[in-house]
Amino acid sequence: MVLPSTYADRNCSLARALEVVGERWTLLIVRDAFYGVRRFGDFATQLGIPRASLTSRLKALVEEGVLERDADGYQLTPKGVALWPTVRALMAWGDEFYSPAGVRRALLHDEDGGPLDAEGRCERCGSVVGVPDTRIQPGPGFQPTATNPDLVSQAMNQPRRLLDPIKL
Amino acid sequence: MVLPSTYADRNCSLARALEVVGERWTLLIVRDAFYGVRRFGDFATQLGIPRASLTSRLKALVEEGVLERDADGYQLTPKGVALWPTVRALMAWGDEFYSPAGVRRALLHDEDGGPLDAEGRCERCGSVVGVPDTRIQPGPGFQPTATNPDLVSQAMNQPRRLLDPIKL
DNA sequence: CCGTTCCGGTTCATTCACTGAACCAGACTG
DNA sequence: CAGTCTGGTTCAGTGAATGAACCGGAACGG
Repeated sequence: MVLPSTYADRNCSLARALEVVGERWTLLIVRDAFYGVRRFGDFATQLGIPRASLTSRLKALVEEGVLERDADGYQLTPKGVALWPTVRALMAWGDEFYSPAGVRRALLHDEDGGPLDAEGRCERCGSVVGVPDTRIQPGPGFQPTATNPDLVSQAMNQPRRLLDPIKL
Repeated sequence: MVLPSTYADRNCSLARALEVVGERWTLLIVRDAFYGVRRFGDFATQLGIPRASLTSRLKALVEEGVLERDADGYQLTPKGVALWPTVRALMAWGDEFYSPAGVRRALLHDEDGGPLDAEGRCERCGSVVGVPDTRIQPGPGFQPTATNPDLVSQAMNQPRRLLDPIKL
Protein backbone atom coordinates (compact mmCIF):
# COMPACT_ATOMS: atom_id res chain seq x y z
CA MET A 1 0.00 0.00 0.00
CA VAL A 2 2.00 2.93 -1.26
CA LEU A 3 -1.09 5.03 -0.75
CA PRO A 4 -3.89 3.97 1.54
CA SER A 5 -5.52 2.74 -1.68
CA THR A 6 -9.11 3.05 -2.56
CA TYR A 7 -11.39 4.21 0.11
CA ALA A 8 -14.81 3.06 -1.00
CA ASP A 9 -16.60 6.34 -1.54
CA ARG A 10 -15.59 7.68 -4.95
CA ASN A 11 -17.71 10.75 -4.43
CA CYS A 12 -15.80 12.06 -1.49
CA SER A 13 -13.03 14.50 -2.20
CA LEU A 14 -11.93 13.99 1.35
CA ALA A 15 -11.27 10.33 0.67
CA ARG A 16 -9.35 11.24 -2.46
CA ALA A 17 -7.29 13.80 -0.60
CA LEU A 18 -6.56 11.36 2.18
CA GLU A 19 -5.20 8.87 -0.30
CA VAL A 20 -2.48 11.42 -0.99
CA VAL A 21 -1.79 13.04 2.36
CA GLY A 22 -3.59 10.73 4.78
CA GLU A 23 -0.76 8.41 5.67
CA ARG A 24 1.23 8.63 8.83
CA TRP A 25 4.05 11.20 8.56
CA THR A 26 2.92 12.63 5.25
CA LEU A 27 1.35 15.81 6.56
CA LEU A 28 4.29 16.36 8.89
CA ILE A 29 6.64 16.18 5.94
CA VAL A 30 4.51 18.76 4.17
CA ARG A 31 4.59 20.96 7.26
CA ASP A 32 8.37 20.76 7.37
CA ALA A 33 8.43 21.74 3.72
CA PHE A 34 6.41 24.85 4.60
CA TYR A 35 9.02 25.56 7.25
CA GLY A 36 11.71 25.48 4.61
CA VAL A 37 13.13 22.02 5.11
CA ARG A 38 14.52 20.78 1.81
CA ARG A 39 17.05 18.05 2.35
CA PHE A 40 16.46 14.37 2.97
CA GLY A 41 18.65 14.30 6.05
CA ASP A 42 16.95 17.35 7.54
CA PHE A 43 13.52 15.77 7.25
CA ALA A 44 14.89 12.63 8.83
CA THR A 45 16.51 14.25 11.85
CA GLN A 46 13.79 16.80 12.48
CA LEU A 47 10.90 14.35 12.31
CA GLY A 48 12.58 11.26 13.68
CA ILE A 49 10.98 9.29 10.88
CA PRO A 50 12.64 6.04 9.76
CA ARG A 51 14.65 6.69 6.65
CA ALA A 52 12.91 3.96 4.69
CA SER A 53 9.52 5.49 5.48
CA LEU A 54 10.80 8.91 4.51
CA THR A 55 12.01 7.61 1.17
CA SER A 56 8.65 6.08 0.43
CA ARG A 57 6.69 9.18 1.46
CA LEU A 58 8.87 11.61 -0.47
CA LYS A 59 8.59 9.45 -3.54
CA ALA A 60 4.82 9.32 -3.26
CA LEU A 61 4.57 13.07 -2.74
CA VAL A 62 6.75 13.76 -5.76
CA GLU A 63 4.69 11.36 -7.88
CA GLU A 64 1.53 13.12 -6.78
CA GLY A 65 2.97 16.51 -7.63
CA VAL A 66 2.90 17.83 -4.08
CA LEU A 67 6.68 18.11 -3.91
CA GLU A 68 9.22 18.52 -6.64
CA ARG A 69 12.82 17.55 -6.51
CA ASP A 70 15.76 19.62 -7.66
CA ALA A 71 19.43 19.95 -6.86
CA ASP A 72 18.68 21.44 -3.43
CA GLY A 73 16.33 18.66 -2.42
CA TYR A 74 12.55 18.73 -2.19
CA GLN A 75 10.22 21.67 -2.21
CA LEU A 76 6.50 22.31 -2.43
CA THR A 77 4.79 22.75 -5.77
CA PRO A 78 1.78 25.08 -6.07
CA LYS A 79 -0.35 22.01 -5.44
CA GLY A 80 1.59 21.42 -2.24
CA VAL A 81 1.31 25.05 -1.18
CA ALA A 82 -2.45 24.68 -1.65
CA LEU A 83 -2.41 22.37 1.34
CA TRP A 84 -1.66 25.31 3.62
CA PRO A 85 -5.27 25.91 4.69
CA THR A 86 -5.48 22.29 5.74
CA VAL A 87 -2.26 22.42 7.70
CA ARG A 88 -3.24 25.71 9.29
CA ALA A 89 -6.69 24.40 10.28
CA LEU A 90 -5.25 21.30 11.90
CA MET A 91 -2.58 23.29 13.74
CA ALA A 92 -5.25 25.66 15.01
CA TRP A 93 -7.35 22.75 16.23
CA GLY A 94 -4.38 21.22 18.00
CA ASP A 95 -3.54 24.53 19.63
CA GLU A 96 -7.11 25.07 20.73
CA PHE A 97 -7.58 21.74 22.44
CA TYR A 98 -4.10 20.60 23.38
CA SER A 99 -2.13 23.71 24.19
CA PRO A 100 -3.67 25.43 27.25
CA ALA A 101 -0.83 27.96 27.42
CA GLY A 102 -1.67 29.31 23.98
CA VAL A 103 -0.53 28.66 20.45
CA ARG A 104 2.83 26.98 20.06
CA ARG A 105 3.56 28.76 16.82
CA ALA A 106 2.14 32.15 15.98
CA LEU A 107 1.35 33.21 12.43
CA LEU A 108 1.97 36.83 11.48
CA HIS A 109 1.84 39.00 8.41
CA ASP A 110 5.52 39.44 7.69
CA GLU A 111 5.22 42.97 6.30
CA ASP A 112 3.46 44.63 9.21
CA GLY A 113 3.70 42.04 11.96
CA GLY A 114 -0.07 41.77 12.34
CA PRO A 115 -1.46 38.47 13.63
CA LEU A 116 -3.51 36.29 11.30
CA ASP A 117 -7.09 35.36 12.12
CA ALA A 118 -8.65 31.96 11.59
CA GLU A 119 -9.11 32.53 7.86
CA GLY A 120 -5.53 33.70 7.31
CA ARG A 121 -6.37 37.40 7.12
CA CYS A 122 -4.08 39.99 8.70
CA GLU A 123 -5.84 41.60 11.65
CA ARG A 124 -3.80 44.75 11.25
CA CYS A 125 -4.09 45.57 7.56
CA GLY A 126 -7.03 43.32 6.69
CA SER A 127 -5.51 41.79 3.60
CA VAL A 128 -5.41 38.09 2.88
CA VAL A 129 -1.83 37.03 3.50
CA GLY A 130 -0.23 34.70 1.01
CA VAL A 131 1.87 31.79 2.16
CA PRO A 132 5.27 33.37 1.34
CA ASP A 133 4.27 36.52 3.26
CA THR A 134 3.43 34.58 6.37
CA ARG A 135 5.88 34.70 9.23
CA ILE A 136 5.88 31.90 11.78
CA GLN A 137 7.46 32.18 15.20
CA PRO A 138 7.23 30.64 18.67
CA GLY A 139 4.03 31.59 20.49
CA PRO A 140 3.09 31.64 24.18
CA GLY A 141 2.57 27.89 24.25
CA PHE A 142 6.00 27.15 22.87
CA GLN A 143 8.02 24.84 25.08
CA PRO A 144 11.78 24.97 24.68
CA THR A 145 13.14 21.48 24.62
CA ALA A 146 15.13 20.45 27.66
CA THR A 147 17.71 18.65 25.63
CA ASN A 148 19.53 20.80 23.13
CA PRO A 149 17.78 20.34 19.83
CA ASP A 150 19.35 19.56 16.50
CA LEU A 151 20.43 22.36 14.23
CA VAL A 152 17.43 21.96 11.96
CA SER A 153 14.98 22.41 14.81
CA GLN A 154 16.95 25.38 16.08
CA ALA A 155 16.65 27.02 12.70
CA MET A 156 12.95 26.19 12.47
CA ASN A 157 12.27 27.78 15.83
CA GLN A 158 13.56 31.15 14.79
CA PRO A 159 11.00 33.62 13.44
CA ARG A 160 10.98 33.04 9.72
CA ARG A 161 8.83 33.24 6.66
CA LEU A 162 7.15 30.15 5.27
CA LEU A 163 8.90 28.44 2.37
CA ASP A 164 12.17 30.25 3.12
CA PRO A 165 14.77 27.52 2.70
CA ILE A 166 16.69 26.54 5.80
CA LYS A 167 20.41 27.19 5.52
CA LEU A 168 22.73 25.64 8.05
CA MET B 1 -0.89 1.68 18.72
CA VAL B 2 -4.31 3.01 19.55
CA LEU B 3 -3.09 6.42 18.50
CA PRO B 4 -0.05 6.90 16.31
CA SER B 5 1.70 7.67 19.57
CA THR B 6 4.32 10.26 20.08
CA TYR B 7 5.54 12.03 17.06
CA ALA B 8 8.83 13.49 18.14
CA ASP B 9 8.15 17.20 17.93
CA ARG B 10 6.32 18.24 21.08
CA ASN B 11 6.09 21.80 19.87
CA CYS B 12 3.97 21.05 16.89
CA SER B 13 0.25 21.31 17.28
CA LEU B 14 -0.05 19.57 13.98
CA ALA B 15 1.68 16.51 15.37
CA ARG B 16 -0.58 16.59 18.41
CA ALA B 17 -3.67 16.89 16.25
CA LEU B 18 -2.52 14.05 14.03
CA GLU B 19 -2.18 11.79 17.03
CA VAL B 20 -5.94 12.16 17.41
CA VAL B 21 -7.27 12.30 13.87
CA GLY B 22 -4.27 11.22 11.80
CA GLU B 23 -4.95 7.54 11.56
CA ARG B 24 -6.43 5.87 8.54
CA TRP B 25 -10.25 6.09 8.51
CA THR B 26 -10.48 8.52 11.41
CA LEU B 27 -11.16 11.66 9.44
CA LEU B 28 -13.62 9.79 7.23
CA ILE B 29 -15.53 8.74 10.31
CA VAL B 30 -15.61 12.35 11.43
CA ARG B 31 -16.84 13.40 8.00
CA ASP B 32 -19.64 10.86 8.16
CA ALA B 33 -20.56 12.24 11.56
CA PHE B 34 -20.87 15.70 9.99
CA TYR B 35 -23.17 14.11 7.42
CA GLY B 36 -25.40 12.85 10.18
CA VAL B 37 -24.29 9.25 10.44
CA ARG B 38 -24.84 8.04 14.00
CA ARG B 39 -25.05 4.29 14.13
CA PHE B 40 -22.25 1.75 14.17
CA GLY B 41 -23.70 -0.23 11.31
CA ASP B 42 -24.17 2.87 9.17
CA PHE B 43 -20.55 3.88 9.54
CA ALA B 44 -19.52 0.35 8.67
CA THR B 45 -21.61 0.01 5.52
CA GLN B 46 -21.02 3.51 4.23
CA LEU B 47 -17.26 3.50 4.68
CA GLY B 48 -16.55 -0.15 4.03
CA ILE B 49 -14.27 -0.12 7.05
CA PRO B 50 -13.57 -3.40 8.85
CA ARG B 51 -15.77 -3.58 11.90
CA ALA B 52 -12.86 -4.21 14.22
CA SER B 53 -11.13 -1.09 12.97
CA LEU B 54 -14.33 0.88 13.36
CA THR B 55 -14.71 -0.25 16.95
CA SER B 56 -11.18 0.85 17.76
CA ARG B 57 -11.52 4.23 16.03
CA LEU B 58 -14.86 5.06 17.59
CA LYS B 59 -13.53 4.18 21.01
CA ALA B 60 -10.47 6.39 20.51
CA LEU B 61 -12.58 9.30 19.27
CA VAL B 62 -14.92 9.03 22.24
CA GLU B 63 -11.97 8.89 24.63
CA GLU B 64 -10.53 12.00 23.02
CA GLY B 65 -13.83 13.82 23.32
CA VAL B 66 -14.34 14.21 19.59
CA LEU B 67 -17.44 12.02 19.60
CA GLU B 68 -19.88 11.24 22.36
CA ARG B 69 -22.05 8.22 22.64
CA ASP B 70 -25.71 8.17 23.56
CA ALA B 71 -28.73 5.98 22.95
CA ASP B 72 -28.82 6.95 19.26
CA GLY B 73 -25.19 6.11 18.65
CA TYR B 74 -22.28 8.48 18.17
CA GLN B 75 -22.30 12.18 17.49
CA LEU B 76 -19.83 15.04 17.35
CA THR B 77 -19.01 17.06 20.43
CA PRO B 78 -18.14 20.77 20.10
CA LYS B 79 -14.53 19.67 19.92
CA GLY B 80 -15.45 17.41 17.03
CA VAL B 81 -17.42 20.13 15.29
CA ALA B 82 -14.31 22.30 15.57
CA LEU B 83 -12.71 19.96 13.06
CA TRP B 84 -14.97 21.30 10.33
CA PRO B 85 -12.46 23.81 8.93
CA THR B 86 -9.95 21.00 8.58
CA VAL B 87 -12.42 18.71 6.84
CA ARG B 88 -13.59 21.53 4.60
CA ALA B 89 -10.04 22.51 3.64
CA LEU B 90 -9.11 18.95 2.73
CA MET B 91 -12.30 18.44 0.74
CA ALA B 92 -11.63 21.67 -1.13
CA TRP B 93 -8.10 20.54 -1.92
CA GLY B 94 -9.33 17.19 -3.17
CA ASP B 95 -11.94 18.88 -5.33
CA GLU B 96 -9.43 21.32 -6.75
CA PHE B 97 -6.87 18.76 -7.83
CA TYR B 98 -8.79 15.55 -8.32
CA SER B 99 -12.22 16.51 -9.57
CA PRO B 100 -11.88 18.20 -12.97
CA ALA B 101 -15.66 18.32 -13.44
CA GLY B 102 -16.09 20.52 -10.37
CA VAL B 103 -16.80 19.97 -6.72
CA ARG B 104 -18.39 16.67 -5.81
CA ARG B 105 -20.29 18.16 -2.90
CA ALA B 106 -21.34 21.77 -2.82
CA LEU B 107 -21.64 23.73 0.42
CA LEU B 108 -24.44 26.26 0.72
CA HIS B 109 -25.90 28.59 3.31
CA ASP B 110 -29.10 26.75 4.17
CA GLU B 111 -31.14 29.88 4.85
CA ASP B 112 -30.63 31.68 1.56
CA GLY B 113 -29.00 29.04 -0.63
CA GLY B 114 -25.88 31.14 -1.21
CA PRO B 115 -22.65 29.27 -1.94
CA LEU B 116 -19.85 29.33 0.60
CA ASP B 117 -16.43 30.71 -0.23
CA ALA B 118 -13.13 29.21 0.82
CA GLU B 119 -13.39 30.64 4.32
CA GLY B 120 -16.92 29.38 4.88
CA ARG B 121 -18.60 32.73 4.32
CA CYS B 122 -21.89 32.97 2.44
CA GLU B 123 -21.32 34.72 -0.88
CA ARG B 124 -24.90 35.91 -0.96
CA CYS B 125 -25.44 37.40 2.49
CA GLY B 126 -21.81 37.71 3.57
CA SER B 127 -22.25 36.18 6.99
CA VAL B 128 -20.05 33.45 8.40
CA VAL B 129 -22.14 30.29 8.24
CA GLY B 130 -22.11 27.98 11.23
CA VAL B 131 -21.85 24.26 10.78
CA PRO B 132 -25.53 23.49 11.52
CA ASP B 133 -26.61 26.14 8.98
CA THR B 134 -24.51 24.60 6.23
CA ARG B 135 -26.30 22.63 3.56
CA ILE B 136 -24.39 20.03 1.58
CA GLN B 137 -25.58 18.62 -1.72
CA PRO B 138 -24.19 16.94 -4.84
CA GLY B 139 -22.19 19.33 -7.02
CA PRO B 140 -21.23 19.27 -10.71
CA GLY B 141 -18.47 16.74 -10.12
CA PHE B 142 -20.76 14.28 -8.40
CA GLN B 143 -20.73 10.85 -9.99
CA PRO B 144 -23.78 8.68 -9.38
CA THR B 145 -22.65 5.18 -8.58
CA ALA B 146 -23.33 2.61 -11.25
CA THR B 147 -24.35 0.01 -8.74
CA ASN B 148 -27.28 0.94 -6.60
CA PRO B 149 -25.87 2.33 -3.38
CA ASP B 150 -26.82 1.37 0.13
CA LEU B 151 -29.57 3.24 1.91
CA VAL B 152 -27.14 5.23 4.02
CA SER B 153 -25.32 6.59 0.97
CA GLN B 154 -28.63 7.36 -0.68
CA ALA B 155 -29.67 9.42 2.31
CA MET B 156 -26.28 11.15 2.43
CA ASN B 157 -26.51 12.15 -1.21
CA GLN B 158 -29.71 14.10 -0.73
CA PRO B 159 -29.33 17.82 -0.03
CA ARG B 160 -29.21 18.09 3.73
CA ARG B 161 -27.87 20.16 6.55
CA LEU B 162 -24.73 19.12 8.37
CA LEU B 163 -25.21 17.27 11.65
CA ASP B 164 -28.82 16.45 10.79
CA PRO B 165 -29.16 12.84 11.88
CA ILE B 166 -29.83 10.31 9.15
CA LYS B 167 -33.15 8.55 9.54
CA LEU B 168 -33.80 5.42 7.52
C1' DC C 1 -43.36 -18.92 24.85
C1' DC C 2 -40.10 -20.06 20.80
C1' DG C 3 -37.78 -18.85 16.59
C1' DT C 4 -35.89 -15.11 13.74
C1' DT C 5 -33.80 -11.00 12.69
C1' DC C 6 -31.25 -6.84 13.73
C1' DC C 7 -27.68 -4.51 15.92
C1' DG C 8 -23.31 -3.73 17.80
C1' DG C 9 -19.94 -5.54 18.57
C1' DT C 10 -15.58 -9.42 19.55
C1' DT C 11 -12.29 -13.09 18.01
C1' DC C 12 -8.92 -14.82 15.23
C1' DA C 13 -5.78 -16.03 11.53
C1' DT C 14 -3.61 -13.76 7.75
C1' DT C 15 -1.51 -10.06 5.44
C1' DC C 16 0.74 -5.95 5.21
C1' DA C 17 3.16 -1.91 6.44
C1' DC C 18 6.08 0.45 9.75
C1' DT C 19 10.34 0.38 12.32
C1' DG C 20 15.24 0.56 13.25
C1' DA C 21 19.64 -0.89 12.48
C1' DA C 22 22.96 -1.94 9.26
C1' DC C 23 24.84 -1.54 4.89
C1' DC C 24 26.08 0.88 0.49
C1' DA C 25 27.57 4.09 -3.28
C1' DG C 26 28.66 8.49 -5.18
C1' DA C 27 30.47 13.19 -4.36
C1' DC C 28 33.33 16.03 -2.10
C1' DT C 29 37.47 17.16 1.12
C1' DG C 30 41.99 17.31 3.09
C1' DC D 1 43.86 8.16 -1.50
C1' DA D 2 41.51 7.87 3.05
C1' DG D 3 37.70 9.89 5.38
C1' DT D 4 33.32 11.89 5.63
C1' DC D 5 28.87 13.61 4.21
C1' DT D 6 24.65 12.75 1.89
C1' DG D 7 20.98 10.17 0.32
C1' DG D 8 19.56 6.57 0.08
C1' DT D 9 18.56 0.69 0.09
C1' DT D 10 18.12 -3.85 2.45
C1' DC D 11 16.40 -6.79 5.72
C1' DA D 12 14.46 -9.06 9.68
C1' DG D 13 11.18 -8.31 13.45
C1' DT D 14 6.98 -6.38 15.09
C1' DG D 15 2.63 -4.57 15.35
C1' DA D 16 -1.45 -2.95 13.15
C1' DA D 17 -5.12 -3.49 9.48
C1' DT D 18 -8.10 -6.67 7.19
C1' DG D 19 -12.02 -9.72 6.53
C1' DA D 20 -14.61 -13.51 7.73
C1' DA D 21 -16.77 -15.84 11.28
C1' DC D 22 -18.80 -15.88 15.64
C1' DC D 23 -21.55 -14.03 19.65
C1' DG D 24 -25.19 -12.12 22.78
C1' DG D 25 -28.87 -9.04 23.90
C1' DA D 26 -33.07 -6.71 22.35
C1' DA D 27 -36.93 -6.41 19.55
C1' DC D 28 -40.26 -8.42 16.92
C1' DG D 29 -43.73 -12.25 15.06
C1' DG D 30 -46.65 -15.97 15.47
